[in-house]
Amino acid sequence: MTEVLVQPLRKRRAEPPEVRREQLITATITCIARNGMSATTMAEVTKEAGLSQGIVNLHFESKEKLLIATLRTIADEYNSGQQKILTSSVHTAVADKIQALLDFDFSPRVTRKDKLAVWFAFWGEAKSRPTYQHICSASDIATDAAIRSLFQQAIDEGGYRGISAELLAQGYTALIDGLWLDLLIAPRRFTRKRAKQIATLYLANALPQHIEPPGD
Amino acid sequence: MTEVLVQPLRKRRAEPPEVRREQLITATITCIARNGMSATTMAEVTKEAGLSQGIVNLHFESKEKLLIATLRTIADEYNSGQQKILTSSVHTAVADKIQALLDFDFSPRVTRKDKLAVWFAFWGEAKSRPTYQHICSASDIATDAAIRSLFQQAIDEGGYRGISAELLAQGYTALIDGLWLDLLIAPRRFTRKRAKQIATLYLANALPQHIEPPGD
Amino acid sequence: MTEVLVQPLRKRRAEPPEVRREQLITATITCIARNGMSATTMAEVTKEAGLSQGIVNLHFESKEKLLIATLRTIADEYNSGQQKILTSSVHTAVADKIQALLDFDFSPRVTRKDKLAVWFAFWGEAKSRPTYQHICSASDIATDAAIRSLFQQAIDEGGYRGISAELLAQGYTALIDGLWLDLLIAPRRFTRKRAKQIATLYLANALPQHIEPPGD
Amino acid sequence: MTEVLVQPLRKRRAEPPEVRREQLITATITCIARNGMSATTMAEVTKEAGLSQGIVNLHFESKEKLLIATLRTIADEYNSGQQKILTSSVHTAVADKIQALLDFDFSPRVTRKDKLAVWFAFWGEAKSRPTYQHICSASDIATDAAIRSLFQQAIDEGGYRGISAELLAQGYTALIDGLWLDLLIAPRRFTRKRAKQIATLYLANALPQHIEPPGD
DNA sequence: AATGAATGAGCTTTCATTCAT
DNA sequence: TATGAATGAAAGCTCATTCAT
Repeated sequence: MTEVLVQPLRKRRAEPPEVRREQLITATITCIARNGMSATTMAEVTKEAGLSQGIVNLHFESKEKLLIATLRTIADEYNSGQQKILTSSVHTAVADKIQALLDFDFSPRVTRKDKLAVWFAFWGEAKSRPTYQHICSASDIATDAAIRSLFQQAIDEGGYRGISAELLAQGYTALIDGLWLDLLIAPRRFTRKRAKQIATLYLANALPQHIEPPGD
Repeated sequence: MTEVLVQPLRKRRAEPPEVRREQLITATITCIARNGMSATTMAEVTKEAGLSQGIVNLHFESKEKLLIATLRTIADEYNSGQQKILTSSVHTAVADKIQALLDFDFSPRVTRKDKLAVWFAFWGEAKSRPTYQHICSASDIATDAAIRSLFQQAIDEGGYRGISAELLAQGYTALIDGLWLDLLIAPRRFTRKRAKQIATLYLANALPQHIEPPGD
Repeated sequence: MTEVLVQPLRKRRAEPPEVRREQLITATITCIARNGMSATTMAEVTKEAGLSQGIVNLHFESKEKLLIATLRTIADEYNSGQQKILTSSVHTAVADKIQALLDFDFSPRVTRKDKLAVWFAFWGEAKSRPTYQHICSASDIATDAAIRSLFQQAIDEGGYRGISAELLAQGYTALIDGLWLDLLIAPRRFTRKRAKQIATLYLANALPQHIEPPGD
Repeated sequence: MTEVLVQPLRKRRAEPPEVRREQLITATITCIARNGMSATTMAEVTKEAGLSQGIVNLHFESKEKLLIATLRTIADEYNSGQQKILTSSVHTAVADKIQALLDFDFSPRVTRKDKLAVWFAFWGEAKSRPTYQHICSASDIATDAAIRSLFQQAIDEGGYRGISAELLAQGYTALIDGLWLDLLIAPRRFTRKRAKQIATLYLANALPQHIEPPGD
């Protein structure tokens, strides 16, 4: 009798580590957005990525490190997007830059539900996780510094009195975060357009020569 | 049949259910603030409360229901505090009420680290937990309605032009949430006083006859 | 997120799922026989199988499903054993088949203490567990149909008067179950041989041309 | 201020221990029949009895002892019912006694679903619980002895040849148990009437002068 | 590099039992 | 006697992590 042993075929395609890491981070974002932080398991993430269970520990050592990498990715993405605007040679005028900043903060890319959900998922854990807090904080500081300097330029240009660039920047950042929260929590009552109107109004009040009040 | 082989021997003291429920909710707030949502276990909570493991299921049926009761408690506390101000007979003038609202939103009671941490912990999970989202949303709607009506009175009184009470209210709420986030994430760079200044400035810009710009 | 602080270190050996399932079902039978249904825990079963706690949920999803698989295994084993006799080409004569059936029903393999204990354990729970009842019932129906048809052939051949194959089959099945119970409950007073004598006598009375009364 | 302390009224009616014990045993039978052995909890039983949680330990010391008392109650009830027939002065003829025995074994009182369910629940656990096994066994021995003596009288009276009272009695007992099982497991396919026919036929075959074959 | 069966600590939940009232 | 809030051991189940393949 001839024994024909059929080996179970396993697909094994070696990909550069960076591709795998990205794939897993993307899957993590999807899972956190869909199921929340506490229901995001390694099994879910790897299934979402179409990969095997063990792969996370191969590329990230632990779940914790995958989460940190995910947060860092999101934060970096936001900060670099913002930095690009501020250093852009397209928008040279201060007013243009501020407007571009507003556009960016309410662009579909930044206000995508899953991205916002991930931000708040991490903020929710930040109090008790020094590493998360540190990353969030670093991102905040970078954002704040960049914006403050831009606003300072506007204040100098416009000769606005009694306005502190620092206060304005902190207020703007807080307002953005709060509006994102509303977009996430109450998508029915709250639209991106409405959120942008509110933020625009905030800046128009403070820097009337640079930003016009929202249309309708 | 569950085999219970050893007779437990310990202290005992019956308390009215309401006392126990409160005790457990308080412990839950402490644990979420200290350890985060995902590290908040029944063992932690009951240990914090100085009670036995089984007590949560006795008084709340499940962990999920304890968490929901906790969220509801926090939300109710905030909303009723706010309501008290708006219907208060102490502050009769609109301007006084707005000022009282500001005071309330940045009072130590409301901005206690643990309370804020709990808010954000739940917001972080809200996207994927309909019940959390519903409670948060209901609280938001109540807050929004109350504030909008107050701002409308101010607008009518002051004869302010081109201001929408709805936009102002939504902006105020968002700003408050964002400032709370900063108080939570970056307590070093951010103080309660500074947060209040920013919020005051926001309202002073819109309702100059009712609210004065912050002092320093 | 579940906090797993300690790295587990142990032996490992992957087996095809079928092997593991069989292994676990065997261990379940042993445990139910030894400790009874209500003292059969996952820890006991996995320890008996020499495997880890988590393995049952990996291969059966839940304890309930393991128990159902166990019942089904036992039932299938009995039914297929019986079927083999009835369709066997070795015993062609009806009388031979009936005798083979008797031999089978009191064979060491079928009347093994642990198998009987498992039958009765499930019967004891069947009233309140629709799934158990369904499996037991389906097995019963199959058994009954097979035996009835065999007895009908005997009745036709022997020209026995006033005997209903249906009644005879139901009686035989009931008698077998009752004798098994006695073998289980009172092994001291009751032997396999004695049980078989009683069953043989029952059939010899009804089908004298096919079955001879027991020896002594 | 006058403090009026309303004491919560608690109904406390001291009943003779025997009444309480009976109440609890009845509730236990109901629960086992409804939910099965492994889902029968003290909470269920006491709720069914309309009493407080702690009462079982007051009257029975432990759950185990309540279960044993329940089994003993059921067994005693059966045995004493049977004894009453055998020693009855109403049925003096042996044939009458045997008929009365058959009537009793398939009376609604004995074949009540809940009673049968309890029997099988205990039989299911008997293998691993010496106490259960002992009670079941003792009941069996009593039954067997009583029946054997009755059958012996019939054999002597009828001058039946080649029949052992012992074998007949053991067979009868086993058949009864098996028929009860069918009544429990397959109430759709199996009726009390049908079961009684089968048992009657069994005895009619062995003791034709005493028992007539079943009607239809 | 990649897989996924296997592990076992830790989770939520259940429930027999205790005991202050 | 009787109550029922409280206890805590043990249950079933989850899931991050390991490692033979």
